[in-house]
Amino acid sequence: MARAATTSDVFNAIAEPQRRDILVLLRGGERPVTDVARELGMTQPGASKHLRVLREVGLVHDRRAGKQRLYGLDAGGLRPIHEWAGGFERFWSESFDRLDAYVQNLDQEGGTTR
Amino acid sequence: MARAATTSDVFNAIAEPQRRDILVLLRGGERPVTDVARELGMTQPGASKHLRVLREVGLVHDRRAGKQRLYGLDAGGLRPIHEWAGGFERFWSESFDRLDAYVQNLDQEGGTTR
DNA sequence: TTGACACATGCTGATATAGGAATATGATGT
DNA sequence: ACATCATATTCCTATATCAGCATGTGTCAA
Repeated sequence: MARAATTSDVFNAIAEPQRRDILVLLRGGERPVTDVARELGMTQPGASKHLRVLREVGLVHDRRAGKQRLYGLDAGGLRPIHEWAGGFERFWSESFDRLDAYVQNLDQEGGTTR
Repeated sequence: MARAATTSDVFNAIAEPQRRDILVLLRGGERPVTDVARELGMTQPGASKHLRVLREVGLVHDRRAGKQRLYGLDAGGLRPIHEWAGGFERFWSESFDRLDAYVQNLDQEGGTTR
């Protein structure tokens, strides 16, 4: 098997830099596809495809507005990522270096360190 | 071009579920490759390969211990991800629904609301 | 209906990836 | 030097991308 499907997996969806750029852009509000493409320097089909992936994992939603189709942010899908990474916070927040990590390991495994 | 290289890109490195599992496992302290493989139900070469990717993006470090090679967490590399996702926090923390997002968009683009 | 505009989809090619099996490398003890 | 255990690497295959280009679909206006 190759890599996991980009659709149906938020982690994979945001692995692509251009898709992250799109999400950041959409923080400024809804945009039609053409705007996304122009502002990020990608082709229209390119923007469409990335937006499709983002929609399929629930990170954006679309809404018709006349000839255009406005894409907007559904940031809730990023919450699991924030929380997952946050689960490692205590491992970096106390200026952990390798020795500290080692000591903490002993504390946790061995037990009797005070 | 296909997808960006998994190495040299933390976002891609953690796009693989098994690699995320490895990181979570390593929160419990350093482990030799065999332990990682056994505890996560993967083959030894498989574990080695994933650990290599994680090492190349700086998420884990390795240390020789006799015959074994202990891998430990370098969680600092996850910080950019936490912060990037955190940049969207205000878009989900206030129970945003699409209407709210739409109104906010008007506020920001149009200007004269109120 | 026809044209114009906005967007989506289909196709192709180049590349990257993950997994499996076999094998190479490395360190240890005898 | 040799056998053994622990890890790393290589080769191979099937698959999943991503980008570019051409074309299809949908909407609006005249």
